[in-house]
Amino acid sequence: MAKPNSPITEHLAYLLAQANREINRQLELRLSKEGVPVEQWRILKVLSDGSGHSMGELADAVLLNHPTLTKMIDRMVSDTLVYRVQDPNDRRKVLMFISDRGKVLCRKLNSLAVDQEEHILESYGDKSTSELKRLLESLIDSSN
Amino acid sequence: MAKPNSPITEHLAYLLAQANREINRQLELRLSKEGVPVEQWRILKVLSDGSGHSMGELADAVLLNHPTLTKMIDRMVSDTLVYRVQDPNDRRKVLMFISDRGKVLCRKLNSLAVDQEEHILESYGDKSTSELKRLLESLIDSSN
DNA sequence: TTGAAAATATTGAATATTCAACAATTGAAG
DNA sequence: CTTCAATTGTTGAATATTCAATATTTTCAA
Repeated sequence: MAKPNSPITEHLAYLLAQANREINRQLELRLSKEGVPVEQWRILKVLSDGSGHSMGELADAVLLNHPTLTKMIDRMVSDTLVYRVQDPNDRRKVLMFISDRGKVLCRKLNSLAVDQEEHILESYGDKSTSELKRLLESLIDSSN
Repeated sequence: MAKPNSPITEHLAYLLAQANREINRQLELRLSKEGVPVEQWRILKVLSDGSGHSMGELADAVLLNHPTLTKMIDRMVSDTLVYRVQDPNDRRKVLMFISDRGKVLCRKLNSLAVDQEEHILESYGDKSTSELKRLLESLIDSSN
């Protein structure tokens, strides 16, 4: 297994990249109905628990590095989807909150995303989907 | 399953993105020993079958869109890792070939990549790895 | 055969991301 | 306390990516 000359399509890294690209493309397509990039949906979804999240926390959660997140948040603040509050307990930190407008948008996006998951369930199957999720979670765990 | 309010960490799209990010980060780290980005390794690996590949073919195979590939190939031509030949049968096309220097580099990169796959096998397990690969392949198939 | 449509690759401008440096605040050792 | 290192977030310049437009060649129908 994993011989030096095996085709690239047998490498786990490649299969993950390919699957991710495809699924992400599909999701992108759905969310474009609301003109929102996937990363902004992730941000809204994380913030929709209502509590304040620091930029660092958020960057980890939504898989973006800090400067990219800062600039994306700038745009979302302009669009009044989220807002910044300085953390009173640690003034280095900024706490991000979702706005009412953000909540409304998030609900619409959720249903578009659920559409996609259902579409995957149909074509890929219930069993395979949950098994794949399980394996991915365990891979992520084992990589820390 | 896939309720509107389920946390983002339960979405397949998110799990794929997270796993891909992590595995890719690890691979990137290895390949940086030779100062080569993951995409260039993919290109070299595809071309290392020795036959000529058109830009379109290559773009699909290495998961890049056309303009990005063109510019990356420009760099690799400057580094004399690959070279362009106009396709004699269809002069719209350009056929890409790997150079001798490219082959030498590709061998080094392959062994770095195999290192990583072995590392994954150790920490994640033989069984899980092959099962995950199988499921990913089937997901990709079902998405076409 | 000709002319319009499709396929292929590249370019340049607009956009986005990243890297390194910075500013502000906190933590902690002396 | 004071000072120095660590943490947190942002900024600006450098880099990379993407979108739309372009050029070239081929295909194919009239």
